[in-house]
Amino acid sequence: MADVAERAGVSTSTVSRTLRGLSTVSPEVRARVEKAARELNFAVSRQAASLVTGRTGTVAVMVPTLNSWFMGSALSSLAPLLRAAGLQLNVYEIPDLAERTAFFEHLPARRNADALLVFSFDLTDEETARLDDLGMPVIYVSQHVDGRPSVYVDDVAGALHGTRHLLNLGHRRIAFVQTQGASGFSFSSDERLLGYQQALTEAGVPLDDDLVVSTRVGDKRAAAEALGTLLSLREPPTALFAEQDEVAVALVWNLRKTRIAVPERISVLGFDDQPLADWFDLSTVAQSPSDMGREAGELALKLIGDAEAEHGRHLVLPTHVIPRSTTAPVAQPADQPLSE
Amino acid sequence: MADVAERAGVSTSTVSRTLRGLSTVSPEVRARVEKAARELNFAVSRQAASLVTGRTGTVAVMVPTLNSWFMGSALSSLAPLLRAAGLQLNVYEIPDLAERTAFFEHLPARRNADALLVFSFDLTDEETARLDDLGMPVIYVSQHVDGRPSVYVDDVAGALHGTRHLLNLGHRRIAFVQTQGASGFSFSSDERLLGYQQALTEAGVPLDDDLVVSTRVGDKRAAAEALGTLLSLREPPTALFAEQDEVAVALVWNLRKTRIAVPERISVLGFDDQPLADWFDLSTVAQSPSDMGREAGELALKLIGDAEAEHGRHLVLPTHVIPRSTTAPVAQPADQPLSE
DNA sequence: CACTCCCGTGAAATCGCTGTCACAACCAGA
DNA sequence: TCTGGTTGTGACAGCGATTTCACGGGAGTG
Repeated sequence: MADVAERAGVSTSTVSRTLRGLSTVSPEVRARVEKAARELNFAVSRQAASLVTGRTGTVAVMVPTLNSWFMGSALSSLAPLLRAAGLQLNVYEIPDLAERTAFFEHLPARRNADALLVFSFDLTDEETARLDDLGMPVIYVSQHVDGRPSVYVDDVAGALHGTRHLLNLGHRRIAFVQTQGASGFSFSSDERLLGYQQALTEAGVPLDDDLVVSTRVGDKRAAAEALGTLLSLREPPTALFAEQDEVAVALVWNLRKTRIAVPERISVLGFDDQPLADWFDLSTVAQSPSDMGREAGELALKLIGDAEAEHGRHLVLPTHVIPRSTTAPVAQPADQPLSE
Repeated sequence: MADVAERAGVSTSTVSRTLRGLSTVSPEVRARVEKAARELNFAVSRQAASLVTGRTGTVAVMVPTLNSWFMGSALSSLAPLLRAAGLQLNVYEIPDLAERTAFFEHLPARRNADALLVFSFDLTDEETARLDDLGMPVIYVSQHVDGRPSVYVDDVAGALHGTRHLLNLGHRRIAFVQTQGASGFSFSSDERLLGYQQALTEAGVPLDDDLVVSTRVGDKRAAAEALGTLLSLREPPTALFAEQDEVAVALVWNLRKTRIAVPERISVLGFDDQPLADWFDLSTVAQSPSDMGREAGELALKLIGDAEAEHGRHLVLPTHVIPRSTTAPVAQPADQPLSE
């Protein structure tokens, strides 16, 4: 910066003022400084600036993985927002428990970001408390934490509407296929189950524990096992509601493989509406991670702006049932084919 | 840091030495300092430290998008590496030309990172030159730039082997389906075409421009059009080699929709081996973005370590043909069904 | 014409840390 | 006892910006 100052024949103070766009610089001097800066290929060091301003010009995000449709969409809509605000994006990927422990031990984001966005973690009270005295706004995304700013999708309502859709098609034996994820890394599961149960209850359909099964994501074999359990019940389901599209697709895949017609014989409903759902023409409950990323980003900008505004507000995003070709009215006994 | 020093009854120099793990601190003092630091929840400010060391403790990556299988995998394997080395990960997402221009105009990474990883951009010479005087190691990933460290997949060989696989199955009329991407954001396309042509030439099969068509990714309709062009040739192909899995899947999808049996009547081969390929049991040429991310990360660490080592080395990663259920021997005229 | 006020600018202190240098204390060898 | 070499620690300068404060010079006011 001293170089620029010398070249433009002004003081470093003036260079600083110019480059930050403060109005108290005469047009003529401004032009000279900008020219000099350009010629010298000069860029201010955020490091040095942050030392005195106390702001780092960086937003940190903590994500369980970078390699998923959900995170990709969310970050992809968050990034341009931050960039437009002149902020950098710092990513902490915390894929397992060891990394997680280390993260909360050292809190590397401390003093190295102006805000932290925590995605999809099922945090303990202790962990939340650690984040509280991080000295920066912390925004919880895809999860809700009491008294802290959170942005999330209404999973209960989503599952409620999804189940109602199946009920409206005449289904009464509706199974719910849960996902067994790495523990502590999401808790939408329980809420979706809750919505499913609420819908059944309000329709007067008795809950049946046999109709709730678990599987692992990304494991066709595990899906086949879950399916087997359901298909060998005394009274098997006519519709399957999977907690995630990926599981739903695995179910469809296994059903088709065994020549059980979808949706003629069994309807399958997913949750998420990721691209895979479109490829398989899967009926599903859509959520929008990109909306979530955007809202979270805007909230972050707001909280960075004025310190104590809006604390503790929760932003709940809607879901939408997207009927496609894997859900259909329940077959009447007469026209119920055994295979496609 | 002054607080910690006072609490531990030592100077800030000693605190600094302790926290950086230098050996010239007596065990007793070290213990006192560490205790004080823990009690005060102290973490050194990278900003301040970098001001004097000149190293930021950050690696920047420039990616066209965060929302793709490829980038997700690559970053997902890069991130743990950096973390283990105590480095932060700074992401610049440059989705369009405007952002790109802005990025090269201001080079926001200047002085704010110790190294830059540039993913999948087809850079102009001018842009490369700009990056050259960024004052930090720049590593080109999923692309190669002469004289600069690059990590990429051998697309020519991949396409060569893929095409050979189809030739070995007896196919002679093999179409190549290119992808029309956003311009300037990848150039694997040309190399894959080249490999395809090489394989045909070495097998003595004449090249036929009619067999090379273009489509857009993520657009089933566009795939249908490309397919229509091929199927209405006087001598239609018996095998389709798509530049990307997503396009291959769209082709399979359209073929099945029109009841043209895959692979009995037409074989389809993809390129990438992304999860979608597995869902559709697509034969494909596999590349490993996670290997690429890891190798690029290790190279970055090395270049940050000793300044002038290994400059200009290129690391070329292999591909593997994965035969699955969408490629089969070409049908003999006799047993060639018109539909499945 | 004198006075005040604002505007544009520069000098200097400051942010939190690292790294150099000096120094005190101790030990070993002469 | 003296010298020379370690070892552990503290004082202090300086990294590159921002920010406060002071100042000079014109414009506006009475």
